[in-house]
Amino acid sequence: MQNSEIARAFDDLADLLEIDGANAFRLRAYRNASRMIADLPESMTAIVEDADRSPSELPGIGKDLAEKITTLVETGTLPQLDEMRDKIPPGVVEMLRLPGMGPKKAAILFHELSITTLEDLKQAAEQEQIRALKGFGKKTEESILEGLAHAQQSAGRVFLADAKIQADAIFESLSQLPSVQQIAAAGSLRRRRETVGDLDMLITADDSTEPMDALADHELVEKVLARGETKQRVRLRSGLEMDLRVVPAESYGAALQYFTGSKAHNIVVRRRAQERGLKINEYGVFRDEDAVAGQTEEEVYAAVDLPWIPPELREDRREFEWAENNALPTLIEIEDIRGDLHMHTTATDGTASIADMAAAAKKRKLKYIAITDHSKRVTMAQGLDAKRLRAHWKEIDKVNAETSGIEILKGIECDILEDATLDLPDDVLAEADWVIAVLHYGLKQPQDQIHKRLLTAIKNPHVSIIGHPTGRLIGKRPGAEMNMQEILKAAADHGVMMEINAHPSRLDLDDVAAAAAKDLGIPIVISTDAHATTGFDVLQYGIYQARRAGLEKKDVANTKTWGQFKKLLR
DNA sequence: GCCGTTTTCGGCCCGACTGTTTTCAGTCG
Repeated sequence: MQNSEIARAFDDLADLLEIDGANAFRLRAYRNASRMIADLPESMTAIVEDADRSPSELPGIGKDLAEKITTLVETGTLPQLDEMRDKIPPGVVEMLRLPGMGPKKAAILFHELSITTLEDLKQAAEQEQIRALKGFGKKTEESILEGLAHAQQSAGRVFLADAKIQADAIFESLSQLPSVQQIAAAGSLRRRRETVGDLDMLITADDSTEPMDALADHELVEKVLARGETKQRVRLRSGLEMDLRVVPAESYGAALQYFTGSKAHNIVVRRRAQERGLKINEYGVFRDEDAVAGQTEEEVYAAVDLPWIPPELREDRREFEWAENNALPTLIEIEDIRGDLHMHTTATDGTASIADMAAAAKKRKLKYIAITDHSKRVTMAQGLDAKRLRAHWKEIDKVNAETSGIEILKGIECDILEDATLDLPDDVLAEADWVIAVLHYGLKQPQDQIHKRLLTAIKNPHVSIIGHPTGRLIGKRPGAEMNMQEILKAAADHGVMMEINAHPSRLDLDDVAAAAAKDLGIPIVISTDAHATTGFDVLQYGIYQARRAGLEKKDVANTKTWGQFKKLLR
């Protein structure tokens, strides 16, 4: 069983228990466990199956949760979860997604009006049955109907890239207002998570009227959902929601730290404050009534005896351990990148020639690129067979000879076929400077077969790297089922590199897997997979993901010159 | 439900805004 499935079971159980009125701290225990398991680089199933180990060795897993995990892994189901599902229909859980609808209200609607589906809910609201309930009223009823009307179109989390474009546009407008002193985007956008659920914008100003009015009138804003003295919530035309917070300048650092999150990270920071007799909120760090810090984030962290922690690391994973030991990584920057080793041309499904891609790369100060068109299995892209590939390579050599200032390498993105063979023969692969092996098809095969395929590629002496290792498309399809730790160990043993594919819908390896790869000393390559001259733009997103993984310049092989890089190849 | 240099019970982060109340519960981040 995949870690994500175990995490999901605990999250679902927490939702159900919450509607059932369970103790809030019990829910937190389930949700903490869920998050910890989702972030775990090794397979929980492997831990359960190892006689010398137990899930209870992990933080936040006690006797009870360890038993539940074992049951889940061994039987595939969790009796407590099934019982709760029988007790509370799925439609009641769905109601939690409506804005303003939480577990308490959902439970009342279920128990008092026997509402079990969103359709029931709509009818009850239309028939004005809801306003009669205690704690509900006319406005609640109207907001339920509005929420239902919006439920279909609101997309949930969006790609970081899409969120950033909108946040940048609003940032640009608000930053020009006379009353705005400082402005920053916070939240998961600032932490560079691969998807963003909503936007957080922080402003320091003496008065919130002007920025709030300006936001309400912004062309991207559809509706103001709430507005108070310091906080305004709006819905953008895209469906994304955004919070604007306005605080005084002396609170800027505390507010930025607070609104950047993550929630789990902040809980640890505030607990550290408590231990030191301090209280941290968005206005500052306080000893009794006296503010002792708050103007900068550095001050806030210093108050709890920590150095400033880069936002990308603030997930309550390993950042506190690093910070305490003065061992925070110096995270990689986009300027560190010297080469791009994954891209396509008109030979397959790209839109630009070899020369055009090289020129575009040179413009971006890259010193070397590898042209890695598809192999023949990818028929949709008119993938290359041995003959066409050799002709393509000849062309690459020719363009390389005619081009100065950038090295153009002969590469191939070679499919790992469903039967665990490679799409091109060894003698062809042997002629390449750079071979990316990838899974494109048969991603739903059982784990055993996926492992067999990946190990075939890893053991092949001509394969340089595994490209987009899981094959996931964020929000669209899960990756192939695999024990990542096992695959990474094999890659480390055979000197095979691992890719972070920078495309915003892939970002594969993800942050957790990339951190695990680093721990094993595997050289990581951040690649754009560009299919056009503009395709290099996505590099930034690969860098963000690498930073979230705690990667430094030295961990990423394509920060080196090609001469140095070659020495890392087996 | 987890955890412990306050260790097997009693804690567990903190505040803004809304709607429904008439002092606060619920929701949200």
